[in-house]
Amino acid sequence: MKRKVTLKQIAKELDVSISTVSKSLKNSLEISEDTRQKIQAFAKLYNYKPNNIALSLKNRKTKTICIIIPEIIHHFFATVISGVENVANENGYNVLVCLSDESFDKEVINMEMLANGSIDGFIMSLSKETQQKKDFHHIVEVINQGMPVVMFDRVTNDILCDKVIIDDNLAAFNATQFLVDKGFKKIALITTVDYVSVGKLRTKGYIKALKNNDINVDENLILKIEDTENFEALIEDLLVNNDLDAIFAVNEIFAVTAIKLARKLNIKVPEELSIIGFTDGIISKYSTPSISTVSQNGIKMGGKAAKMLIERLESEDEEVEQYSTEVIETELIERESTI
Amino acid sequence: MKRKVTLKQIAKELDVSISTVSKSLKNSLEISEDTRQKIQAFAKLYNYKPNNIALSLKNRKTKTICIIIPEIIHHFFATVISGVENVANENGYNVLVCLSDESFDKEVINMEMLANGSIDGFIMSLSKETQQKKDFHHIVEVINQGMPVVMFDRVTNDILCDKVIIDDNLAAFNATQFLVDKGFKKIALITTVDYVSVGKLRTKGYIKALKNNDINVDENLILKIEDTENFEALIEDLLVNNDLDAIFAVNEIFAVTAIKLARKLNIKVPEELSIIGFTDGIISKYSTPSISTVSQNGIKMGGKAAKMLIERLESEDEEVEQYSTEVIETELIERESTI
DNA sequence: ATGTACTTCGAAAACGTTTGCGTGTTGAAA
DNA sequence: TTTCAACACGCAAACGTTTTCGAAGTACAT
Repeated sequence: MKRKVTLKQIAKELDVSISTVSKSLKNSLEISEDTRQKIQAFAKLYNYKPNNIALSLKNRKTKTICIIIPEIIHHFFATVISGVENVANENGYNVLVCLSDESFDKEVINMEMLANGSIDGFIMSLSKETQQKKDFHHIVEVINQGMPVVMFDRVTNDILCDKVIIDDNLAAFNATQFLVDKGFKKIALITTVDYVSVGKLRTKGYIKALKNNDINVDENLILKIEDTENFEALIEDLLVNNDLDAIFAVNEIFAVTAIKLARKLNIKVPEELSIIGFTDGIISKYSTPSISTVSQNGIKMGGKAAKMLIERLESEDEEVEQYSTEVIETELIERESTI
Repeated sequence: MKRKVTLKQIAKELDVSISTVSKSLKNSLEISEDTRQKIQAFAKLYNYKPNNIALSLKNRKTKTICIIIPEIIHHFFATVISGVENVANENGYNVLVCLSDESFDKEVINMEMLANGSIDGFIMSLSKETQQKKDFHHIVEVINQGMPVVMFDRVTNDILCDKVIIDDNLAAFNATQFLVDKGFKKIALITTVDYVSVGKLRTKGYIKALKNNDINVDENLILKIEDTENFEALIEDLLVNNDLDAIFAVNEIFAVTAIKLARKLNIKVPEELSIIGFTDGIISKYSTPSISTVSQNGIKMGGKAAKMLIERLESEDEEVEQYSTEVIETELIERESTI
């Protein structure tokens, strides 16, 4: 087990100075052809690789970006990571993954731990708790220190930075309109509590679509679910107590659960009940019937976020430019759960 | 936007030496109560945090571990990351995630890029291509440099290092035995090609169980699937051409696809056909019928791997100890896809 | 012999820490 | 008055790089 070889060791071995070794390895013309070759050969022999930490210290940049997400188990976030990883790697960056577990404290701790030179910038999606508390001081601080932050999906207007989102409102509007166009009147919404930014926006889109078509918005058909609740019972009640035509669910789990319960209650999907979900995950694809859904392209989102971050990192004319918000287009994927 | 404050700046501002500042912040008794307080107050005011990169350089350790996985989209790997993250964080480590995309080259590049002091150790699961080529030089090199490596799930006997696995053979044996106990004779196996280590082991377990019960092993009932193939057609053929009692599939996708095709062919699951999958993922849970499966506890695996790595990192008496292989127990979860 | 110009290399600073050791200043004991 | 701890602090090296600048050495022309 041989320790990694350093410039100093090579210099000593070959009886030259450290600077000569460094320059030789960078093919500097300052050094004679002869010594250059000799040093390069020696370096290759001993498999010299510059120490990244030393470089980071010297250059004051680490070529590492951190992505903070609420949970990695969610397929959507996994695809985002994948997208980030792709373009980060293409540009010579590494990706540090941090999980907030939907906890405000973990989010804060993670950011504070890393804002000390460990990384060059953040890509993040807010935890539920953070969205609820509306406390963003940790993010502001990081930005004030000159470290760029790109937010995606779960963002907030209270922070000025680059963002990449989908138009949740429009996507929900379109999904609902799609159901209306099928002739459905009694369309239920299964959504999250309002403090989850995307849930709120999707609810707005749903309502707007109904109003647009002169359909009465029945509060009984809107089910807002807290994560902690036993939502199966709630959905079952919704199905039992209303003779629904269709359901729009703001995520996969709600959609697939609705299907399961419909089957249990002997309601045929899609013949008697159409269902549209959100997020084109693995559940929607493999469910029976497979679920029509609004596809959020996580890979694209992650890729875009990484691109924005890296561009900001590598633009010399610092912060001259304004922040921008990119909107990734969504798509309605028709499968078997809608007529 | 104020740059991060350094020891040097504090020293200058307060007209003391850098070492005095450093010692004060560490509450060294060498420094008088007075100056200590003054410096600490000043440091807190300016929100001083030691630069991690400088510390890494000095201490020759980064408190960062890297996990290399073939794909993050697979639910199982996502859970492993989650497990790694948990115990890493508890111990003050950060987690760098690298994706090999099942490619040998990407695996090599990732390892070489990071083996230069950027991280303290690796946790990894081999890419398919690496398993096929049986070329592990990159891993050997890293280990020879004194950097610990822990392999999980897709491991190889060709490398000496800590490992954490499940007993794929036994788990498959048990799953098959479970089906035999139900009185089934015609039990098909849907598996991967043999170079995927876990696929091969699971196949062995299946065969052993059949032989143990004096059931003829019919090669026609063993479907080995290459990833690139259009496996739907193959599974459909399997269902059409054989009057099966049960199927054991080595992953979720194969299992759920079998269910889908059975429904299409009007074969009732589980009444006419029982199906057992592998990996307790989200698909198995939300499929209709939900899928009985062999659960691999990814969180536990990841946690164990991280624990082993960190323990090795922090044991002073370097490499005195032997390498060990931990086996995580599996569990057969009965759901609706089996009678 | 002197001056000029070019080639080839090394010293040193810098990035931000930590820490062993040396040094100067006190106050008290001898 | 001298001596000696104890105290409080600074110097400098070290981690591994890169890069500027200056210093030798050589070659050539004057």
